Amino acid sequence: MGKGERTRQFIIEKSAHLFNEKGYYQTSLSDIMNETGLKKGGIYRHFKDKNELMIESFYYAVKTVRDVYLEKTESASDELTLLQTFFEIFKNLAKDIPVTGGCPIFNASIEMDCRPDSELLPHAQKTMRNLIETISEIIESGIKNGRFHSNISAKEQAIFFISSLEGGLALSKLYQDSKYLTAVCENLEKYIQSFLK
Amino acid sequence: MGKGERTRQFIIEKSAHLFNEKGYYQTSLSDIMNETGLKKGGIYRHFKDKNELMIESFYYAVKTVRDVYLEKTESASDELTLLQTFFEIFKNLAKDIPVTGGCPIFNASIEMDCRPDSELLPHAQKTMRNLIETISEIIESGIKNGRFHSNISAKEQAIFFISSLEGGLALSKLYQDSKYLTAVCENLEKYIQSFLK
DNA sequence: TACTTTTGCGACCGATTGGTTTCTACTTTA
DNA sequence: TAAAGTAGAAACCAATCGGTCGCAAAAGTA
Repeated sequence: MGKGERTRQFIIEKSAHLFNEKGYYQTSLSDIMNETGLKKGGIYRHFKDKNELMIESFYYAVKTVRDVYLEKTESASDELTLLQTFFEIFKNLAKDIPVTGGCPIFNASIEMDCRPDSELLPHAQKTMRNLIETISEIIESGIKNGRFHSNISAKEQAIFFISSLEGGLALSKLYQDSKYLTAVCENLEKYIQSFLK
Repeated sequence: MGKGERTRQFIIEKSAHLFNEKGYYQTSLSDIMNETGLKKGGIYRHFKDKNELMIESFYYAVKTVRDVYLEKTESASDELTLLQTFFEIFKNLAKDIPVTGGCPIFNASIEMDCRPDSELLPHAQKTMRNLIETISEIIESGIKNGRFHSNISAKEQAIFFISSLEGGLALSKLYQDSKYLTAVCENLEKYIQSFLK
């Protein structure tokens, strides 16, 4: 990896945190200059515009969280543990692990949903759709394997889980207190027991 | 109400919608000028700065939603109906009723939680705390009246409800499709049946 | 080492931001 | 009806926004 590619990656990593904390449009080029130590010209050499940097940073932040999930679940096999690990990821996000500022998908989504012309919006929509699908497939698999009751709607339950977790995370961010998300997680853990046969 | 007070109120109503749709800091003075048809000087006669307009608009939007809730619940008495009416309020918010752009408290909260110096933040925090308290008291009342099981934690359940609803509303906004919030609401309606003795 | 390519700096650009001021015109009330 | 108070239009301000460009230094290559 040459120097150019290295600094490019460096800029992405630094600004991913800024974007996830402050928002994509709230974060100015001078914020990124401060964080990276580079000047405007040095940044714009590697990205044609702010949109490109936003999109790359978004996917970097998402990948960062996803990698933690994949690592934690590579040993797990049953669907109950997979769901519990998913809850754990959110509890970590409330503590700014592995990225600061909460869930990158949700943050991008709520910022972009009132900017219909934003280039980032379709990426946020697609990534959230993938997330819902992933959780949905876990539940589906639990049903097929005969571990979960067959009368539950996988997709709707996935939406319910993600909504609760994202909402709880948002409350915890608002009050800088993880207890809100903790309350949600404890509830969901009890709730998924009712899935079991 | 003199003319001055009337135009002041007019500005608040118009910008409340803008703020709730686009965000408080994303909405510029020129947006408000376009919406009201007034020029900058005409607006700043009534408000000392944008902060004052933001705060007044926030409370106006909150009141607008709360008034609908109060109206719908003045006949209701039992706690189950109160909670169901609360869910209904959110389903309306997904259809931009009575304000466009979703839940004013949540919108202000997520925008301000990364702006620790914002004058609006404490107001959003206080109002969200009130909302949690209101729902909590309904559940508490249900327990005291012997309608709900006594082993449920009112405060935690209130947090769980609000998190799910806000999260579901956010998803519905992201995809411009009310089905996400609908899925959450249907789930919660089933869920609260388990409260009943 | 000598040459080419890549990289980063920093001055500069036009547009837009929130906010102020001035001056005229309209209401309201005595 | 005249004076007092209220309201609006528009010019203006400094600061900041995203973005450009030429140049010198650094890195890569032979």
